[in-house]
Amino acid sequence: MSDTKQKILDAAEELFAQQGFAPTSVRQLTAAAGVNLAALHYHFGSKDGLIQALFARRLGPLNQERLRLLDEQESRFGAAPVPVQELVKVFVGPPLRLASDPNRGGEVFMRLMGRAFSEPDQHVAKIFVGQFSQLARRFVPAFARSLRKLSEEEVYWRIHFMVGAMAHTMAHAGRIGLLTGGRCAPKSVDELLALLVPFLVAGLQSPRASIQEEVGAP
Amino acid sequence: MSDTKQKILDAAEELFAQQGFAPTSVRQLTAAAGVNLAALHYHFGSKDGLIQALFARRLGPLNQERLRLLDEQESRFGAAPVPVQELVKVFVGPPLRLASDPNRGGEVFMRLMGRAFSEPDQHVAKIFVGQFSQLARRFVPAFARSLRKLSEEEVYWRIHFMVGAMAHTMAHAGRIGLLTGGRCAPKSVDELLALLVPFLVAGLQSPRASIQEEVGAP
DNA sequence: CTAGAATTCAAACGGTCGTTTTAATGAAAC
DNA sequence: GTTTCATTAAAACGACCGTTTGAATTCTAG
Repeated sequence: MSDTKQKILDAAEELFAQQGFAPTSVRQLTAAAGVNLAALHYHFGSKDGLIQALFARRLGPLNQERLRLLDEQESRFGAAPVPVQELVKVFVGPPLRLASDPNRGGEVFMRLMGRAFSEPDQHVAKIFVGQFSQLARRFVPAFARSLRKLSEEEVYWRIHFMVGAMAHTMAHAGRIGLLTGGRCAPKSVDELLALLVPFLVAGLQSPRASIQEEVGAP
Repeated sequence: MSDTKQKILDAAEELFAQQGFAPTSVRQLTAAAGVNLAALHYHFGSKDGLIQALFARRLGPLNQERLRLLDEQESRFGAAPVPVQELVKVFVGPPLRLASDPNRGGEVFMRLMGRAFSEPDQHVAKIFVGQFSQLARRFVPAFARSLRKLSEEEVYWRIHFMVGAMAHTMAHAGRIGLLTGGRCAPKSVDELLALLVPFLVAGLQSPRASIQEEVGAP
């Protein structure tokens, strides 16, 4: 890949993560990359094309790694379902590990990816979601097998909750969230996983509830 | 409050929830509201002023309700810590219940609020976060009391994970997330809470983990 | 060394942005 | 009925947007 292309992608990662997609202009991008304005459209066709290429560069390898690790676990356990804890590790481990590997985007891309889960722009959302169809086809059945007591719908929703916790953690990695007032130091990736994985495993495996009382209303 | 002001706020809620803040222009807003372009700057000073007013209108009452419910629970249990399940209900119940009350923003504002947690724009993020400082001062100690086995840092992080799952659920309410391919029907608020609350309670109460093995790496 | 393709460059395109200005309108107070 | 003041209206401001153009430059093959 040409040097100019790389420089644009790197600058885009940084600026998109910092400011979001819409408010970041192609002029700001090319200036930060130190290349000519027209180079962006020459190499990527459009701003959307750049965003597409940006996600493809990182998400392809990332999701392939997740699928490879899932293969490993499934062949390790044969006919038996893979323990939930292993599935969670395989699912949330690779994206969080991005943070400590600058060659795969580092903390910057992790933050960007965390935010992308709740991206309002329709074009961007479609580009992003498009990278996850294979992943869903493998992980949803895997979780369903390992959470046999739950209905299909319950499995879906719990995966949904897991994705939310993961995305929020990725988006706000480094500085911990709104509620702590900065009294909480950021963690290494391994420490973070040691905190997140048990939370998710317990949530996924929790007993189903019945709607037995009013919730949250006076 | 003047009729024009209301109409602008309502239109803004709808369009911001649909498209995000940056891509929604004040012209589009005032056109949708059926008012003159200049009315927006007359009543709100600027686009940022509108966003500020928009959050204040809904988040003030919402967070007051949460604090009131927390008061109730704390006086109910006296010196004893409030059970985690009750705290979770008080924390995630009111925002999810917005969805079924059009007078308080309905599903539209809930979606907008869910997205606001990972808003990249610095101005908007500051406006949004500013609404939560009181809430944090009450809920963080309450959770810490009820999760006595955990260190302060662990409590922070688990609240962080909870907020993530909640925000993601709010942002994508109605249509369930990326991984299910639309095979999962949306739920009523009560059904949703019956799914989410046990997940969060189990996660919050999960035993702490030790970093005993490599996680997610080959 | 030269022909041709690939890339970079400066400049400009039409449009839309948030905001401001100035004038017209409406309702209430005297 | 006139004055006053809050609101609405239409038009324009300068700035910035994503994209395109066409020439200059660099690279590569023969």
